[in-house]
Amino acid sequence: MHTCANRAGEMSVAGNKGKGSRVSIKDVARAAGVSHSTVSRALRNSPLVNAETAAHIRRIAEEMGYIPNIVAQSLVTQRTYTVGLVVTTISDPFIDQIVEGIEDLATREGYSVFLSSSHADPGREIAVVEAFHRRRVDGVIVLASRVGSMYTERLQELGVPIVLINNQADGAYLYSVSADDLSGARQAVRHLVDLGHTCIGYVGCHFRPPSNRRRLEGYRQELARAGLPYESDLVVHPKTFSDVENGRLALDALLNAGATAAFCYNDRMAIGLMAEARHRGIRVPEDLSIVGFDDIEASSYVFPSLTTVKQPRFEMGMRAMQMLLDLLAGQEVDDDLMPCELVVRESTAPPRKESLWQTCAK
Amino acid sequence: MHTCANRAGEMSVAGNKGKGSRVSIKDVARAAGVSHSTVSRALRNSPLVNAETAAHIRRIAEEMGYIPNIVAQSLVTQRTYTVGLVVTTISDPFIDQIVEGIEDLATREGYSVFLSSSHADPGREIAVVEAFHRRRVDGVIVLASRVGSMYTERLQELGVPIVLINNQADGAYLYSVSADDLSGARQAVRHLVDLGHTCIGYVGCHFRPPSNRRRLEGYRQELARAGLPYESDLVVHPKTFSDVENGRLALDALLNAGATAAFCYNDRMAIGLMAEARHRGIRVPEDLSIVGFDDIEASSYVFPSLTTVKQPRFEMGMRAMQMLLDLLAGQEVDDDLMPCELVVRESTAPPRKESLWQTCAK
DNA sequence: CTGTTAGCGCCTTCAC
DNA sequence: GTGAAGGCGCTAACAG
Repeated sequence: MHTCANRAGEMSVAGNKGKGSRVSIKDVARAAGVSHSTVSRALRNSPLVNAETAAHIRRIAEEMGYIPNIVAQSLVTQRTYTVGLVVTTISDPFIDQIVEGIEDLATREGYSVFLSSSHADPGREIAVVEAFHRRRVDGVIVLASRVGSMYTERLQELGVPIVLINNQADGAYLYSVSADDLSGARQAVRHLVDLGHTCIGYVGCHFRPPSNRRRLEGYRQELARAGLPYESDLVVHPKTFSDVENGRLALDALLNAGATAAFCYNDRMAIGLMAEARHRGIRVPEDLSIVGFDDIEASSYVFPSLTTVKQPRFEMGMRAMQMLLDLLAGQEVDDDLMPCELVVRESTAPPRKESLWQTCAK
Repeated sequence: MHTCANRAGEMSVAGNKGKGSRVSIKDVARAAGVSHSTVSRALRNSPLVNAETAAHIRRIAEEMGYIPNIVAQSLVTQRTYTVGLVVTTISDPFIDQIVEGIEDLATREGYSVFLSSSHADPGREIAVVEAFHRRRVDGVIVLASRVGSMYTERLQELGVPIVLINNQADGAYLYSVSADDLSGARQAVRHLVDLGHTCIGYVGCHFRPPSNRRRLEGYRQELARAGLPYESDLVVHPKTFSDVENGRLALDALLNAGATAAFCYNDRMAIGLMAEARHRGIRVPEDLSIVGFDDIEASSYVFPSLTTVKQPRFEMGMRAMQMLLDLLAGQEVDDDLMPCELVVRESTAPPRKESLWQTCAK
């Protein structure tokens, strides 16, 4: 087996017990018959080295299996080329693509990303921030549904740029990229209105106040635009910790209020609502039209497939990372609002005839 | 605003432009009137320091907002307390819990995890390994469906322990924790047999040869145990890159072979198959029973909910991380096989009467 | 118990 | 162009 470790072992004087690439810049220097500073220059493609010797050095380094040590570099350059990413929980089908977008661009730019979950637990949030601090990350991206004020304050103490996703907030070092909740919600509700619904419910999320407020506002605005009254009975905020469960719990209230359609804060709630409806013999979309938000993968293969508002998640992740890169490059950046798009599938349809004359409950 | 940065600024002599915690061990030493090594000792709770001065030093450090610099520590200790985690793609509902388990234990033990995706692309795989190498991670966990031989070889050059999840392989530094595919598959098929099915299909996965082989083997063994013949017509391996799509594509072959039930390599395939069946007017489970593998979240809320084999994903992640910790502590470890468990839901039922006399197609 | 002295691997003035 | 020297922040002998 011919590995770097072996080759390294042949070169170094002693104590090379298998740990890969103990080859340092000094070893290369010795082998190339130059000083280690020249090696350093050659490896960083500095113009201050004779082209030939540089090539020679690079060849030797290659042969010896030299791999630069970023931690040593970081110590002197004061840059770690790492970013910390905090999510509430990794088990959320909503974040996958965002993380993918972040990681994709980060890797391409030579950055690595530390992934941590906070579970919306203040204790863990503090621990995560502290860990990122000790590791001297160059920047942080927060993809948490809830960002407590104490938390952001602590984050700012890091003294590095922080990009919040779907969570605008004010403060030093704080920037954000978010989906356009308002417009997205309006598209969803308008779709329902256009279908002929006049009694539309909203199933909100108690634990994500900022975005919930915006989506609810979109709901109100669109209702107003259509000349429909805003009935508080039609707006429900179940308070369980499970989105799917909350969707299930919302059905009764919706039915009692006479809703023929419902717009849900997110897809998982919509899916829960749909499951509960089926369980009770309520047909979707015939008896109840449902639209969600996010466009998670499952939305396309549940039955009926879910009409929803698609957030450009991958792009949002990339944007957040790009923003961080810009910030690290000393550029100024503006908060970003990404457009959402309605995806019409099978869970929405015109209300049945009988429902038409029957306006909301009372 | 009272931040660390400010406090640090007050203490240090100059050039503290806001980057958090420029307070070093030396600053603390100066403020406490001791040498920096004493501070180092005090902070690491070394017994070689007077308890009182140690307490005093710690208090001062705390006041000054001192945060240890792990990169400096790493340079001298040769330990970064980081692990690299490679996944094929983050957008796979199967990995979430595993990653969660890894991250959970890692964080608790003071480790941070670098997340990278390979997209099963050799070029990216190499780049990821190289990045981990430059960052001098202490260990690596690979959660990729496919691990090429060239890839593992390269991984081993890192000279750090590597734990493979669901991907046994031989080699130096290579360890593994896997779900018991064989037993899981047998449970799934036995369930179908117990229900009365005599014509059971298998929808395999072309792109994950090792685990597919084991699940297929479990299928064969259970068929044999039940005295049922193994019909190659009933085994299909669609070759698209999408699991859901592959499930869809499998329906025809299954139907042509006369299957009344099918065991699928994973849940997404099962869900695809189910969707296609509905699309064609084939009822599940009345006309076709379906069982999946993995127990991803969606399995419980698709309709009908999916009978499947549950992998203890969170525990598998924890085990993998624990194995790495043991390895890093110099202990010996054995590869681990985690038990799977059948979860019976709505997608399986006895075959209809008419199907009973009708054995497989021919 | 505590201070002094060396590096860890690398980049960066500064002389030559 | 190139080498020597110093230091990033910290730990680890080695003396006292």
